[in-house]
Amino acid sequence: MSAHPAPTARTRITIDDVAREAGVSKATVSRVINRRGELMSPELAARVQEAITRLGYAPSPMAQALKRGRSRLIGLVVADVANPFSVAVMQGAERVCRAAGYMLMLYNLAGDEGREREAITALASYQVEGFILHTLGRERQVLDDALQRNKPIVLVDRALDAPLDLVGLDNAQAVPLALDHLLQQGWNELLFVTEPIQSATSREERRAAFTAYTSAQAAQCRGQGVEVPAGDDATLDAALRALLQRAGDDARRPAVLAVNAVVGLRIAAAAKRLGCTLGRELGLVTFDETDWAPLVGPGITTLAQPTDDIGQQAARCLIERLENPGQTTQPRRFRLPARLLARGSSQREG
Amino acid sequence: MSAHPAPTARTRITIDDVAREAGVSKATVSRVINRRGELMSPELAARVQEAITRLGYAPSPMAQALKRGRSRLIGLVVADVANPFSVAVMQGAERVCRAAGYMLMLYNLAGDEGREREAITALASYQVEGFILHTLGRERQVLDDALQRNKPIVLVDRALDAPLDLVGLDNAQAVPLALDHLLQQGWNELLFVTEPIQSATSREERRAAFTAYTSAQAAQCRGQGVEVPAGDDATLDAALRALLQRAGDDARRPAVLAVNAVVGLRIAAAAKRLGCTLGRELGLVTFDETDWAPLVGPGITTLAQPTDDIGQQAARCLIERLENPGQTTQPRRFRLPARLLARGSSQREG
DNA sequence: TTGTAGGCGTTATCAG
DNA sequence: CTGATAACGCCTACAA
Repeated sequence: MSAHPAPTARTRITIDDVAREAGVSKATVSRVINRRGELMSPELAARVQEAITRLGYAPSPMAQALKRGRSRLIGLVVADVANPFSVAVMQGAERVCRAAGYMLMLYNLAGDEGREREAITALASYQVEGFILHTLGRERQVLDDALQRNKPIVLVDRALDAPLDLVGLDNAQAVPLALDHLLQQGWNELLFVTEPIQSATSREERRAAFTAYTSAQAAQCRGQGVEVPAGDDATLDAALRALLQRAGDDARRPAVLAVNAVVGLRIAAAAKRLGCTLGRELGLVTFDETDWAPLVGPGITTLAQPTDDIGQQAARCLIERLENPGQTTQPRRFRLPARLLARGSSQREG
Repeated sequence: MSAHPAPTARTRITIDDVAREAGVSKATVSRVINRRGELMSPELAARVQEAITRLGYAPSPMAQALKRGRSRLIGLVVADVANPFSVAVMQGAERVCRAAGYMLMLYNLAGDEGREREAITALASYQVEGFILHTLGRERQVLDDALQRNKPIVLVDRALDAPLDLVGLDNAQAVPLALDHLLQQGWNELLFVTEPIQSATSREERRAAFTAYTSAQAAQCRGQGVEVPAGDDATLDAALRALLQRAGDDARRPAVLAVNAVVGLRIAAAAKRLGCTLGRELGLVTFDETDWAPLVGPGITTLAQPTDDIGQQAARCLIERLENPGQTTQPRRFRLPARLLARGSSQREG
């Protein structure tokens, strides 16, 4: 209709506006912004700078991205934001990214691992420069695709056979930490409860460490493992009953190591259903510290993960790769230590 | 150096590649993508379509955004992702946005309301088309700025004097629901505990509703309110002791209504510290349903917010404005009802 | 029905 | 040291 931009919606102020205001060329303005005042007359730089602030100009990341092929965007794929661990990691990662001038683009799988590929494609189409993946990562094809496009990937908490950077918990340290404590407190009929392992390596690692420990210490304890699908409380209750039975038969003391906070909470609920008291008839240690752990039953003993550090480390690791492209360093693996917070659920009681 | 794009990092496939592959012009490809097969020979459309899939082409949102001035991005500012309510809302909103072809850009304030302005500016610079704000929103100036730039805003859970769309809980319905229940169970010395109200209208509304109710029912109960800053357990303990005291003096039964899950958990912790049992010496109802509510103490009675609905509604509301620009409809306010989940913490016991 | 050309806001190359 | 000018990938009048 009208030849000029609609005067109603005041159009965005561009580099041209600044150039005009300062009486210089766009190129000069661009230089002031990027190589701050390098190789140019100070007075001109000052004039431009003033025009910028006067107009309140900010360059358009979109246009910049288009031009340089770099978006300063990082894609974060999360298995489930309802998982407190995911959220905690997210926080650490976001802080680091922002400090380095990157924005985080979040994609939540909401537990539906099938949408993983969709997530990566969507994020990639938005030109994210790299990925932080806290998810299964079974879609090898998509990963290869991302890598071919030269987009670095950092895996959080879940390894993969692919040669990728990884940051997660030191499960080989964490599991003995928990089991030593349980044995010390007199619990000697042990059960490891996890959601279906599938290809989640952290679950896998934890189970492996559990098995290794219990067979090495066979003189002092017995150990079994069970996989309990989400929502399947019948299986869970049955496993717990069997555990109590085994212990009762041989005058042993039964305890559970839960693979994460979600499972830990389910164990607490099951114990309540079965009418057995935590810390008395049943010992419990779970991975992941939470706000509510001290208040459920007699307090739940947890293996606290350094979630914030994990998130930060992941972000740092990725950003380092982004800023040094071409450097094909070997994939790095960061394993951070857990801390044990002993509470009532694992303390021997009168 | 070289005249052609570096062959090493395989460059992104563009609309030109597709055009060449299909032997047509860019314009035709663009048409196929946008007005799907409208006003064009089916065979050509098919040929283009095939080229698109063969090459695995996807248009660059960046370039599209630059051209159309629309980014298909929505900015979500969250007060604190550690708050389960925020996360739950986020989930609902994200689903709706994605279904409508929008991406969510997340900015977490991590409890630092001072960074609100920074959040909005950063998001705005990325050309988000609108905002969902779950935060205090005291930065009037920034809001006005956003509105002037024609960027719609939807407020979640916290009203404002500005004429903005809003979706949140129906506090006037929720509070009596909780208090009726408490009275019915025989609790009649009531205390409303909140974090500092500041300008958070949901806290304000809840307190107002509490006050209105207790003065209307003065014959059957007494009510007071207290603000407890985060981390200040001394104040909390003192308030609780005073409550127990008041009740003891007049042979009344003391109960607390907590403004949200975080405060609720703190009350449970304080009760434990003070050695008084929930549901017996002290009644408790808190806003926000959580996974752990059934397992803390005798189970915590909660006012469950329809978080997912709230998130969805917010997203829908915003998207509707985005797709009907110019339509200066009056600001709308959606108030969704709470449900009461009665548990041990509020049941009269022997 | 299809193609041509101009421009969205930046940056980078190359003259001056 | 500074200023034109050509892309970046896409959309959309306008022309054919």
